Amino acid sequence: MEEIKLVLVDDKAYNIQILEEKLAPKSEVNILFTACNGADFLNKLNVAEVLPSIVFMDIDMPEMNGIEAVLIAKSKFPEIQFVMITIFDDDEKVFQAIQSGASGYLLKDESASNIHRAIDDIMQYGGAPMSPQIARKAFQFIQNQVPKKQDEMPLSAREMDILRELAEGKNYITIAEKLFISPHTVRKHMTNIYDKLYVHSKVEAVTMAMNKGWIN
Amino acid sequence: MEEIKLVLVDDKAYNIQILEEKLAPKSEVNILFTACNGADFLNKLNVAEVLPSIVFMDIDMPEMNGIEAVLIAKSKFPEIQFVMITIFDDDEKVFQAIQSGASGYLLKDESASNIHRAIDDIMQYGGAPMSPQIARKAFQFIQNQVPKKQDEMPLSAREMDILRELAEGKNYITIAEKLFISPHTVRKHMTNIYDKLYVHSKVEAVTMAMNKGWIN
DNA sequence: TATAAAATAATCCAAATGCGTAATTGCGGG
DNA sequence: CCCGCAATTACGCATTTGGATTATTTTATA
Repeated sequence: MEEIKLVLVDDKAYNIQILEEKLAPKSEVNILFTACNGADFLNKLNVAEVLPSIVFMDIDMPEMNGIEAVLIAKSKFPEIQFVMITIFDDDEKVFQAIQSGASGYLLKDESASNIHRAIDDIMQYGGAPMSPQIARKAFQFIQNQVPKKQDEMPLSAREMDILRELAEGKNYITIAEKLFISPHTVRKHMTNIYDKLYVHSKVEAVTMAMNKGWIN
Repeated sequence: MEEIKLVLVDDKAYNIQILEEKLAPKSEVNILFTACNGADFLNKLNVAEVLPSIVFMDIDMPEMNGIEAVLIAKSKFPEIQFVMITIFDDDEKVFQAIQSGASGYLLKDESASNIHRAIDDIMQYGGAPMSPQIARKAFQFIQNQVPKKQDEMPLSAREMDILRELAEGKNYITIAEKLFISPHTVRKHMTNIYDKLYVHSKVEAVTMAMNKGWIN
């Protein structure tokens, strides 16, 4: 089985030790090095002759916290996968971590088998290991996006065609060519759109359509 | 251990059978009933004397698909947890399912132990069971949500003032009056904005500014 | 304080736009 | 079959806008 190169980052030696013990049974794991905070990690990473596949990263650390460290490291070495391992499960920290580029988010009391599973998730399935509580937050986050029940879109399919082209910044002539109709027709459609939306310009029509979610 | 009341929904009897076999070893599981599509499920749910705790729901079914079924059932019985079990892992279906109110999303070839784990995730941790591939999509979705503060906003403060007014749909004269400057100045600012953004129209400037998150 | 950058202002021209009016075509429901 | 409706095509006119150019004043900053 292929070797899996790991790095552990935590400011408390105790936590590192716990993790090492949990990882010990997994024979293919090779811990390249450990670090005690974000700055320490970045320093060691820059002089490392071999890059880790996965980094287990604590969040709350002195000098530089794990989220900043991931943000910086990920931009330089995007192929490294980061798994946050921390006691924080408040929404703010979780989403900051995810958006910084983390590939997974486990809570600190995960069992050894879950840690092993997390590694397999990443290495084999290209997955994103999460504790169930974190997964729930992720789902709720997604469910809360785009909940705005859009009020009735009053435009015809053809008018939407015009509007979409319009939003691309095209002018009437270009739109006409794209849709195989006369520029006059495009202009007439526009006046119809204006009438329906109670607006009087292209910018107003497009911004309204974007705000209502009719076009991306 | 407390009894866990399940319902299975799939149009292919074969899949139901597979699931039942995977669930059989878990003694506390009690399968209330099964259904062969969304409409069938809703009918049976409405006459059921006991509500299920968890519903395993296929997505692609005749009559009514699983996403619609969840959307309707969840609004009437929000305490029921739905886990989608399907072969689809395309983004569109996944996010539709999540936003319809699903609590989990597993791909069809999950092992028996993963199914059991999914049930425990929901019942014990209030979690959201996901296949690794789905978890990855969820992470990517969240990572894409917040504006990439990537490219520097190249416009001056004054140019942003003009751009904001522009996005309201105002014309140059109106903007000039609002900002107490000459219409000529507004137009000069506009050409500067166009030069900086490499665009050639009001619509393009405004849509770019919106997409980059410079204006809401 | 020198000097660069931004903001202000103006003019000319050609192109694009908004607005009103009107005629034609195609298609589905009464 | 005719009606109504949406889509389409068309023209004219006044206004707005985009592009190029020049110039003065204000602000920032090295």
